[in-house]
Amino acid sequence: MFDPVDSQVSFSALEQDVLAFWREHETFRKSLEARRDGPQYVFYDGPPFATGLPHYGHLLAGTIKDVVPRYQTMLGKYVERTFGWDCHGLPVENELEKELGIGSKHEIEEYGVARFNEACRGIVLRYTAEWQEIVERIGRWVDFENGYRTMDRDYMESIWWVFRQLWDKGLIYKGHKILPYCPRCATPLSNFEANQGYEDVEDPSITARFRSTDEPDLYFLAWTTTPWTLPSNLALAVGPDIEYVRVTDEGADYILAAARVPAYYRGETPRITARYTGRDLADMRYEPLFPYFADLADRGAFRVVIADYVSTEDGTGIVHTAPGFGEDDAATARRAGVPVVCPVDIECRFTPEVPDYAGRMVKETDADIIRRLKSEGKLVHRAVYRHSYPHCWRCESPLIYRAVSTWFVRVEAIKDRLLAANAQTRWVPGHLRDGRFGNWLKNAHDWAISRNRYWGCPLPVWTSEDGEETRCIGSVAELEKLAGHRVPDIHKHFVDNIAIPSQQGKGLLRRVPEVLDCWFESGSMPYAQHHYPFENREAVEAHFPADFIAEGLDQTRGWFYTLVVISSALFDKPPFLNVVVNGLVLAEDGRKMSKRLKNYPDPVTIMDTYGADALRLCLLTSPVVRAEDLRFSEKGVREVMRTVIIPFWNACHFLVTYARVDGWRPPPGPASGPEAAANDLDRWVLSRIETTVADVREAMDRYDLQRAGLRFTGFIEELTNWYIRRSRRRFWKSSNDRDKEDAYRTLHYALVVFCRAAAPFIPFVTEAVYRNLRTPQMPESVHLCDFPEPQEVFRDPTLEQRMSRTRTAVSLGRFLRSQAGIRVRQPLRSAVLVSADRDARADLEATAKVIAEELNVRNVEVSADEEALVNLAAKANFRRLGPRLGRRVRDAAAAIAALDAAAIRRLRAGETVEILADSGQPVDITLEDIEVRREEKAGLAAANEGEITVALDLRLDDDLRQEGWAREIVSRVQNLRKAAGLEVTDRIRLACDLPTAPAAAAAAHADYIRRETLAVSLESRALPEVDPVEINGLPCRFAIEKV
RNA sequence: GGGCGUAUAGCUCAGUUGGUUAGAGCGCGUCCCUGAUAAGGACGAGGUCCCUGGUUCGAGUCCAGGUACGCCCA
Repeated sequence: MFDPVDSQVSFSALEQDVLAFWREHETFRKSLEARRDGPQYVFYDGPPFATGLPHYGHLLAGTIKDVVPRYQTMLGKYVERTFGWDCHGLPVENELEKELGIGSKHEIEEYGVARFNEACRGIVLRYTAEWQEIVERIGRWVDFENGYRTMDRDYMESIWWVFRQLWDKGLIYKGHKILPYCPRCATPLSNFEANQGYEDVEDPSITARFRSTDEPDLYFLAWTTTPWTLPSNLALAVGPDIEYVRVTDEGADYILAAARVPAYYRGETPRITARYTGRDLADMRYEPLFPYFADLADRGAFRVVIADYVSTEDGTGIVHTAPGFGEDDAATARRAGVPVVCPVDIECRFTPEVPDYAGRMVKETDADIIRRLKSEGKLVHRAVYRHSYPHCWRCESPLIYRAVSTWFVRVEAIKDRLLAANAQTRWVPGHLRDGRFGNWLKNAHDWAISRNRYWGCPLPVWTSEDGEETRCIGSVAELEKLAGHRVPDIHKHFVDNIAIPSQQGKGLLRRVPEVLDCWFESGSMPYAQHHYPFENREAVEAHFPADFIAEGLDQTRGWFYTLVVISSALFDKPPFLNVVVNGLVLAEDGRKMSKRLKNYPDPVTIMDTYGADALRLCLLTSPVVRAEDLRFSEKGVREVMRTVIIPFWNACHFLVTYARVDGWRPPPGPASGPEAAANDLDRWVLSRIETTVADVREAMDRYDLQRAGLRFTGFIEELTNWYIRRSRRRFWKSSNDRDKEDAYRTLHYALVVFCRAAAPFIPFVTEAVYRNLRTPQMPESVHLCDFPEPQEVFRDPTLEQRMSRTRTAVSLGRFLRSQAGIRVRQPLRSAVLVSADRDARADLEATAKVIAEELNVRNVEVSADEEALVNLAAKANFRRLGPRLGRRVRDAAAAIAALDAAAIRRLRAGETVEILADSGQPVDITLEDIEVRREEKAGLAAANEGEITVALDLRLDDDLRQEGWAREIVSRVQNLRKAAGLEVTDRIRLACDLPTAPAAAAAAHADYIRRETLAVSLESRALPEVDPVEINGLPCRFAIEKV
């Protein structure tokens, strides 16, 4: 016997019960065990930083990472799911610095690198408990116990191995690049990090004059928004084809771009004494603004050089060039043979090379430099310039572009291999593969992988003091051997003091100071999570690449990219075969979710109100699962609960309620559905569930989660609003005949199949329902079941069409009732269902009884004579005539529209009709060349949709009216029963106090009223104490009493 | 500045190989139904399918150019 089901259910409480069941019965572990011998389906989990709490983006990705493995598991695959933690990197260091109240590398080193790193280790996993809780709450099955952590020695050793592989392949080099550099974090950032932090800021904008060495009163005007780079100025760049002018002004001559004159001489007309192109100016020399590097004039500095990026959009058209502080500047200098200086230290303080400002933060010297230029007469203009400038994405310091010594992976050299690997990957949505991601690969630059920081995996490179001998270590064992002692941990503070004897007699090799970019660490995850190749060698090789990964669109430049780089470089393989990319979850107002603005509801509150199932399905059925943005709203979750979860639950409630009344239980063994069901409704809903299953499978196999998820809504609508509503009486009838048994078996089967098909999406409610409906022979959890195979034996497209026609007819009839203002409880004499189509007529005849009941008419007649009810008109079938007639189709369409009913009749009889198209040219057409349009004739209660027309006889007689009264009475009494809280099986004594007309009807239909209301007696007596209810405008009184 | 995407009803979104009356849900209004249902149904109002041009007999759909927004890159 099924357990009783409460129709008033708290889904949140239900989900907690399911979670407890899973915990107690170790259902996740069992689901893995059961598939141990199946083919392995490999999933990689991208590690999150645990420095913050999970938000909707994590919940979304987590749901996708759950639904696919659950589905694959149910297909019989063995799907390991291990959680990973990204432990290293600046976010952690920043967090700790904030806590310690320190803010520079200097202070960290004072604090002690060992202490600092150990403190990082101590805080990095502080939120894991909260993560685990919320990940479990949303129903995600993932192994936390064996989860990998990028700070574990085994993980880090694999990273060393990966690095060593790249090293051996010649893909690692040390170079200098101009990089965005955070002065506070004292580390270069990748370009994609820099781009995360563009903000509008105001900078000083100054124009300085550079005196020509050839003519004492001739100056070049150059503009900059970074005055602190002026001491490092070594060249002035001009555009080769830009027009420059010489302006004579108060005893001095200035050179600037012609196009910029109006900006500097607003409202004036300065005296122009010469014109040049940029080429004319090349190689002219000028005096340094500052003395510090004056000696470099002998080595090519302080010249005008040509650069094609110079524009005249702002400034003077002459670009101040400091080769140590700009990528363009560096390239121009290299081409022109200008040297490079970079007189700032790792914290962006001036070095003693610039004695006047040595030790000061470069940005903070702007004002002093401006003041000095002014006092020396070198400043011609100053203003404030508002522009977009990159900031550190963590600490928000304005970045500085400067030359930094950095280790690189030669990505450009292996670009073709990246593209080849990517071509073997399925992306969802598909356009990402060759679009955004493919383009990113095509434009890939060498990847800067080192960071001048502390809490990270150290670069395994040791060098001699002169830098000529370098040695890359690929394993802990190798290091231990060279060091001569055990190395229990390979973090920076453990390995920095290990010196390795030189093989070239250069004394001791010391480790380079840098640590690896944490993206390098997460990109090594396929190998490092299994400590490859030191352990699990065969397993990793046999199960590489992953079948599936899923992350957000932001990972295009992050994890997706680093995975592809490393796996292409190492194995010439793609790291994953299928990737589902989710978009951004925005707040309802379309802005980013912001804790500060509180513009979104807390996820846990949402789950406690509507259930995790509703949240999951809401996310999964939105376009956010194919990389589009989602404006998340609570309404969406509520709607999923209302349209899917609740009706599904109620369907179960319905079955259980009546099964308990009847003592029905499913036959032992797997749920199988009735054999050769006789009732169309049963066969129809069986066909629909199988069609649904087939559609869901097909969509899931394409990783189209949205389409798969949307299929459930439609099925639930059909199940509840047609199958169950139409079948209600079949369960209600008290005798246990064959039809009733079939109904039970059908509904039971449909619900069980639905549970299995929807389990990956809504794992809680399907589990709860399944657990109640299962037979002892079925697995104890729906998640231990196989995903349903569509049972072809149940599929019946003909029947599906018949039911669709039936529902059309019913809907038309109801429309007619509502037009006439006659409620459905009032029986009508007859309905006429008309179609010229023989199959349609056959279908309608077959379901005439259903239609009669739905429309509450005593008699249904099916007829072929459309023209009694509608006027026929013809319209061209463009799909057919277009290709055949080309431009003549317009005339033909007009001729077809003019066809009369007689011509349409002839076409329908199979004849060919000649029409005149294109200035009288005859064209033969047949029935297939037209679409028949129907318009209801005026004055008839008729309605048409497509090939089906319905007419109602709206005339009432006393007999019909009396039955109408009887139905109203039953309805009111049922309401009373419900209001009195009676069980569906309780018997009552019924008393009525009615005006004449309803009283007569009650007498005439007493049996019917008693039967419907389970009344053992029906008496008519005065009920003055009862409040009357109004029926058709008359006051009626009822009293019921439970027997 | 470049790349990729998005643009369809008040809102959230469907819309097949191009076929001539563009759909659903929510919300709104009117009516109805209800002994599974925190429900359900019918009808109605609500559309410049972002704009302009092109291809075509025919464009929401294909092409080109543009606009707006988002993400990424420079």
